[in-house]
Amino acid sequence: MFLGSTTNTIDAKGRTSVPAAFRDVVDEDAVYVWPSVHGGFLEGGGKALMESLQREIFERVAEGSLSPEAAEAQQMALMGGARRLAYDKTGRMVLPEDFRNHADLGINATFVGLGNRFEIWEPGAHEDRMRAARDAAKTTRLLGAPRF
Amino acid sequence: MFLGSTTNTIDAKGRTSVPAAFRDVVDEDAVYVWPSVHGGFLEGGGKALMESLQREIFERVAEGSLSPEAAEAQQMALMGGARRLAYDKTGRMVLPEDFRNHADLGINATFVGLGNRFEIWEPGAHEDRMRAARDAAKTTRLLGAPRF
DNA sequence: TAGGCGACCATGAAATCCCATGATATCCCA
DNA sequence: TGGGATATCATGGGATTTCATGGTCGCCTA
Repeated sequence: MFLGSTTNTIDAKGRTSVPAAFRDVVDEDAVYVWPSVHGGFLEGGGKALMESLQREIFERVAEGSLSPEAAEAQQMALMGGARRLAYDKTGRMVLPEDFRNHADLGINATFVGLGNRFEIWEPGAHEDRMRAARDAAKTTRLLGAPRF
Repeated sequence: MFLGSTTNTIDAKGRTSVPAAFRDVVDEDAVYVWPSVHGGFLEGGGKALMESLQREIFERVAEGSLSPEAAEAQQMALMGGARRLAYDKTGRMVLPEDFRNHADLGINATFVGLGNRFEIWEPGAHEDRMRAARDAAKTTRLLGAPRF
């Protein structure tokens, strides 16, 4: 599982270290990353995630909960925008310039684990987003755990 | 099950011993811990807990009782804040500095078992909360009779 | 040939591992 | 049931490894 938030630097060549905890999760020396359609940040995951997303699109078309047109749009946005980013022996990959622009990344990038996938944010934007998310999460009760 | 309360010391390196009784419960030499969104303390559990939390989020989106937006917020608050903390052969792990700050931990940490999960408190804060909880519990009498 | 890109060394800081010690709890047998 | 032997546990400290990051070298291509 992708867990935790880590802020790493982006050097002059556009390189950044994939957090070691994330590298342990994936089964290749590479991650798959794409610009989010939901906002100015990047989304990503391992090979397994890409495959399950692809599978989910097929299944939902087959069962009728997704139109062929919507499926094609999904595929276009996702697979069309995604790139396989390999990291070297020290765990560092290059973030393409258009990706950095989409997420408004400067000299730092914050990797956020979301369980089955992760996101990459400009640190300041992530701080705002995290605050809002924690606020929203207060009202959701999981596992029926008693809260106060 | 995580049961009982134990207060352990935090050394200069930020290390603390996971209570032996808790170590017996988890299936890895690691626990998963995150800052609570409900107050100044930490929450945690074993791998099984994290996985069931993750699963519940997916299921509730699928069945429609949780919006995709709320699910995303929940994931970010929970998974994004959580860390897998491995403990060594002597049962000791490092509590990250931001975790210690969130719970206002000094030289001691109180582990509180809550069944499927546990909490980590600053001892004084835990004392206050226990007192309040006991007072509130006075009005409810549980018999322990089988009820389902 | 200039520039982009990938691979690989170097380094300081931080995390992790492992040994040792004292204290407490548990066991076992008389 | 007492009391000593044994095991477990929490904790201090030092050695070792991992990690993130700056830098260099060489290849491929445009």
